[in-house]
Amino acid sequence: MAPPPGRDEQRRGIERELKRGSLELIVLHLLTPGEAYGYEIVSKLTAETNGALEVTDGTLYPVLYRLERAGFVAVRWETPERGVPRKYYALTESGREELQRLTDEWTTFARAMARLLRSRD
Amino acid sequence: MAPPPGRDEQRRGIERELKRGSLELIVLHLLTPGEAYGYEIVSKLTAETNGALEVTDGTLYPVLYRLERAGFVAVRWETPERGVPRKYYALTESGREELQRLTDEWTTFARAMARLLRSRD
DNA sequence: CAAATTATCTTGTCACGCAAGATAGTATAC
DNA sequence: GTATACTATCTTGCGTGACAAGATAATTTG
Repeated sequence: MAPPPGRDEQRRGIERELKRGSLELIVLHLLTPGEAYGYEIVSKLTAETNGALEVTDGTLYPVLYRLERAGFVAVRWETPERGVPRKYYALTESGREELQRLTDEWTTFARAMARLLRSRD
Repeated sequence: MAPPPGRDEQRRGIERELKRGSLELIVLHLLTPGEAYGYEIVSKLTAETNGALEVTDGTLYPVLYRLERAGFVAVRWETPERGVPRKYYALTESGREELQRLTDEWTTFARAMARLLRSRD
């Protein structure tokens, strides 16, 4: 028997929607200190936000691919003598600009929301 | 000839994604002062946020329907002696609870984002 | 009467988060 | 030596939701 849907799934569904359009910004931001590989980003994000902005690899890899395709990140494979090969991502100049743009956009949106929710109308 | 895609559409696309999961919250909040009808909500929202959180009716009506279906709003038709009939929406008790829940959820998310973006890592 | 305005609803499209599964190498334990 | 767990990547398919576009209808204004 499958467990009933319940509150949790609905709640998770909302978080899911809230992340929409923010993930590219999040990933670009996480690359500002320097290059990183996918698996690393997943753990970094979970750790740094105490799980509030957690993502799975099934979510992250498509994001990274979009960013690469758009020229916002540059890719470098590294095959260590022992261990699984890693794909390192680094911000490009264009990526840095995009990061700025997305940050502004997000801030504008968040401010508008905050102002609205504060209002008694 | 159709105009090329261009920056504007991408940019609009991001706003679009950012609204995801926030619209129900927005609408519920706009109903706190009292009942309102769909068309009214559209203009109200555009006016109060200077277009930052603008929605079209094609977006709003499905949201209202979802809220009605979930029991978060109660519906009342009003047919004035002259003019098009209006469908008035009002918060239910359950809707008020949902509003609180969504507000908390949004705040948590926005705080996590703000904290992350502030960090230099 | 034509055009604009108020008001609602429906259909179809596209993007994206993510669960689930595939693949593969390394390390630990039994 | 084989099972189990961890590191690391990628792919497929599903469901959801914003919104453009179009339909409908009554009223107002030019």
